[in-house]
Formats: sequence, C-alpha cells, structure tokens
Amino acid sequence: MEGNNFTDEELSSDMEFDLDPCFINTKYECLRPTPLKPKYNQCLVELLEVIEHARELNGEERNALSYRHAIAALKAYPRNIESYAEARKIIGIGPKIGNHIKEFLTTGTIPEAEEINASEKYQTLDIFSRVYGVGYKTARKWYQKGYKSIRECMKDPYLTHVQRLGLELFDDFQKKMSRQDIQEILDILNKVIKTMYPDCMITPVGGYRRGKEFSGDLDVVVSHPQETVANNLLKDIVEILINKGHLKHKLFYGQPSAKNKKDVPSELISSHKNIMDNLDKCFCAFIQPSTRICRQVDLIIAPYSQYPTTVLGWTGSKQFERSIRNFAKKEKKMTFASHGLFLNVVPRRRVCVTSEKDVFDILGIPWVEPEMRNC
DNA sequence: CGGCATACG
DNA sequence: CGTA
DNA sequence: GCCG
Repeated sequence: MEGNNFTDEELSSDMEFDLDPCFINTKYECLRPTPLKPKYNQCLVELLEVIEHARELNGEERNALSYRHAIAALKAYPRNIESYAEARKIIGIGPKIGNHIKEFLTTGTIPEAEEINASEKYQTLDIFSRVYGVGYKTARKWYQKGYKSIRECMKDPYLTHVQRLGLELFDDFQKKMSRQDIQEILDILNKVIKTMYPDCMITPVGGYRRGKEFSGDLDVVVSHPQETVANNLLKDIVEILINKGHLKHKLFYGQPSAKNKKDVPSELISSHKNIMDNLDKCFCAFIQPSTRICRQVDLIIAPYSQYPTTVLGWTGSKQFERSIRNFAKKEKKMTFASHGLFLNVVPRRRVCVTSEKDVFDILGIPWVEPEMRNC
C-alpha cells in the first residue's frame, strides 16, 4: 500500500498515450460535435485531406472514405496528437493512416501528400473535377486526352449540355461567397417568394447554416404549411425569378419519384419548358446584383410534413449525412433520407417528426448544433 | 470477409 | 455518368 | 483503408 503512490490514472497507463477523455471515440461522426475550425491537428488534417482527394480522383472511393473517417476524428479531437500509439487508439485510424501520422510526427509532413501536391496530374484533375457536371471519371478522361486547361476542355466535341454550362460558368462558380453575399441573395429570395406566398418558410442550409465564412454555393429549403400550395411552389418561384431577371440558367430541374405518376405525356417530361408540378429541386445560376457574379443557388422544395428531415438532410456536412444514415440503418434498423425517417420493419413505416431535434431524439443521437456538424 | 448513405436526373 |  |  505505502510505497505505491501511483494514482489510478498512472496505473492504468501513461497519460501520454491515452486518448483525451473528452473525445467521443466512435465510428459514427454524427455522435460527436465537430467544429468548423478545429484548434488542433490542423496541419495533419490538411495533409490527409490531400491524400483523400487524390484517392477520390483516382476512383478509389472506399479508400477515400477511410481517410475521411480518420480526418473527421482528428477534427473532433480536443488536443494535438502526440504519438503513434495515441493515434492508433482512435477508431478509424489503422496501420496505414497511423504510419502517415507517425511520419508527420517525426518529419512535420507526409511524403505522399507532398508528392501529390507537386504532381501536375493531380493539379489538373483537381481543376477539371471542380467543373459543375464533371466528376472524377470525366476529369480523368479529359486528362488522358491531353487537355491541360479549362479552355482546352471547352473544345471537346462530346460535352454534355450541363458540362458546357459548367465550363462557361467556371470562373464565376469558383468565386466563393461571403456571408454578406449570401445574405444579399437570401434577401431577394425572401422578398420575391413571400410576396407571392406570405406563409412560405425559407431556410438557408448547407455550409452557410454550418457557419462557414465562405461558401461555393447556397442551398435553400422552401416549404409551405398548405400542402396543396406547395405543389406548384417551385414552378412559380423559378418562373418569377426568371421574369425578374435573377436566374440565368437552370442546371438541374427535377422531381422526386414522380415517375410513379403514370400516363404523363412524354412531351411534358422532355419539354424544355417545364409545365409539370410536384417538382422539388432546381439548381440554378443566380445573378448576384451587386457583383453581377453568377452564383450557384440550389432551391429545394419540401412538403410541410417533411420540412424537418429535409432541413436536416441538406445541412450536411456530407460526412455527417452519411454517418447519420449509416447509424440509423445499423443501430436502429431505420432509414433516414431527406424525405423522411422510416422504420424498417414489415411493413415499412414512416416515423412522423415535427422538428430536426425529433429525428435526433428518435434515433438516440445527442443533439448536435449545425455549426458542430462539420465532419 | 462484407460493408461502406441515399435518392435523384 | 453526374448532382446534393 | 478500416471496422466488426
């Protein structure tokens, strides 16, 4: 007894190699808060993000996902990682990523990430993949054709309509929006929409709602208490925005599973003038008045009953959404999607929710503020 | 060794 | 294949 | 690439 002056903590293990006790060590990112600007491990995270992105551009999506899990954990970790052993205790950090971290701790960098950064191929693929309508496959195809710049890509004879638009709007879409830029557009949307539909609810989501200082696009969820009114909502909103000269292009104009509606004349579906109702999404190029810059604005219509799940589903981050869906399925035998929460027993049943918090409660996930969903 | 989010055009 |  |  005497002669043994170790505290319990020291007995169990060296502080140095223990995880910070405040850290929620889980593979489900949605179970813990992740700040937008972590105070720790910033440099390490940046380097791992380089490798993650390179894996994506290479078509190794599963591999990239592993890096994403590790990165998300490091962003939520409340102090700097100081040893390989400490890193390896984090769920999501295995031998390979662990070794990268070991390299980082001894040399201050990760050689593979440095090589990627220096590679002309990845710089080019990175630029191509930023074009709206271009994913990693098309980016690689263009690179193999020998294109080196956006200008050369525009001469490609096989461009889709959307890719041509994406290339033309490339310079504008690359410009980030400040929160003030976004507020300017929100003010217009609010004025225009509420003039027509005073009871409309308009919620900015995406990175803006998560607190980002600068955003590449603006996502807005619109709903109306009367379901019948909501039917023509998107059509009316898009129409008036075009008439007022705000919308320059429609990048994507679609509806949810309205294919279920049989006997819809095909000329109405393929017609460039959309007369159909029940549309639920329009991604458009919106001209910001003060700068004349084309901004990507995504309008999403939600039936009133699905408003909470739609807002939750479109707030992100992407990894937060994947995580919450994965958790619902694996741990609760439920399915979460923007259009609702479902219990996967036979017959499959919709679980009604009245707020975003409802979804967290039903899933048994502690509430996470939008600003803390940045995994 | 299977699974990795889900739904849309 | 691409979008979120 | 990592987890269960």
